[in-house]
Amino acid sequence: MPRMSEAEKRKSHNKILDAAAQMVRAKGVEGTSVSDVMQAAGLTHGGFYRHFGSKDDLVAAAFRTAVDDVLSEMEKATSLDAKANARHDYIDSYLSQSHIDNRSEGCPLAALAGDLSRDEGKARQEGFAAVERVATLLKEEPDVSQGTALLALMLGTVTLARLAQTKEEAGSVLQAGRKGVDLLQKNWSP
Amino acid sequence: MPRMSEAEKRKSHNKILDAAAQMVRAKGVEGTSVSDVMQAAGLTHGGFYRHFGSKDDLVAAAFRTAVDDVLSEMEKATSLDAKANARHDYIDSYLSQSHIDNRSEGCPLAALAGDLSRDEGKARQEGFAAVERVATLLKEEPDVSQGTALLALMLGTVTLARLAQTKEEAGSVLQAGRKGVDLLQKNWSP
DNA sequence: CCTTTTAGATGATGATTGTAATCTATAAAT
DNA sequence: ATTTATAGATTACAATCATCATCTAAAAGG
Repeated sequence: MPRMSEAEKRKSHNKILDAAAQMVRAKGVEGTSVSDVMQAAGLTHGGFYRHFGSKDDLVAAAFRTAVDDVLSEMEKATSLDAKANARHDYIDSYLSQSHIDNRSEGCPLAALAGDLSRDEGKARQEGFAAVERVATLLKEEPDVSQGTALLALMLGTVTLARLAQTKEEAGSVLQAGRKGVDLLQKNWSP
Repeated sequence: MPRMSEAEKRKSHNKILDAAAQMVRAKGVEGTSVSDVMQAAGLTHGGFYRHFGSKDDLVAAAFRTAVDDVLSEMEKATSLDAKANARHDYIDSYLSQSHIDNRSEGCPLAALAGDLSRDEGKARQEGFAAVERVATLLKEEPDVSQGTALLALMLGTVTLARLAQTKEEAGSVLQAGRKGVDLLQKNWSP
């Protein structure tokens, strides 16, 4: 059957990336096997190394794909007003019950920061790059550190809410996080 | 050679727990193998199932051991004053560079919440129990939610700082988190 | 004292894994 | 048109893993 054209190779490449970006958020880095990803992409595992040098390479690339995906909406905004709206929407959906349930399409940092921090390779670098990128988008004050604190609080909130056993418990955690976010936004500079 | 006395069995049991409590924080749940733990405890892997019914059981018990360990200091305090001091010290050491470096003796939630949230068994229950326990100790206001928000922010801060590639980057993240904590403490009720 | 129970060692089992070799047919380069 | 490079399939590999079976010698229990 092979060989495929260059265009079709790129298509396969993207399918692998998309499958991995979902799977890795849902099941974690170690819970995701190369051959599961390939199968989800509609391929067999044999061709994997024509696309990526190692599993760590895949994880790093898939993580970046997930970040791009999740930030694309917010990065579209150009005017100050549109940016403020985008921030508002991002925070609302971040601190929502559906974000708690929907790991595979949610924030890749909330899903994977713990895993990546143990990684020694490219994936961890990609992780910190994402932190800076998100923090810069979230900040309202000139200081980036407000964005960093907001991200830390939101990520921590979602992480804790995902431990809850009931929707009610998760809801209380989300509410606490929401109140904290409001406070950090209103009181940062002074 | 075996069999050992009951007292010696308890000793072995505790050695296994302590080894697991460290290892699991350092290398994650999936990065920690039963036989590595047993070896670190000075035993061979064969006897493991005389102590725990499964790896998940071990992880849950080891997690609780780690939580007990980390909170023992703070739970000693009885007077209001001693409690306030203990909270202050806990937050200081939580948001320190040495906490970033010392995974294996640091906060088990910061090390494992991501892993546990994927778990379906006992370990995840243990995780949420720890959240409530820590939040209750951290709160200053009557409302528990302040403690929850503080924990979320501190855990998020440490998680992000552990992604940093340099001490300077980690330090900025810690500083941002610290400022956020101060703000949540001063401005919670109104 | 004699029987029963069992902690721990050794070794096996079956499953899963990341990675590599080989094959095939076709796209790209000459 | 002929050659060369290669995407993807099949199969193989060496490791690693959680769990189990068996053996042992000594502790518990009578």
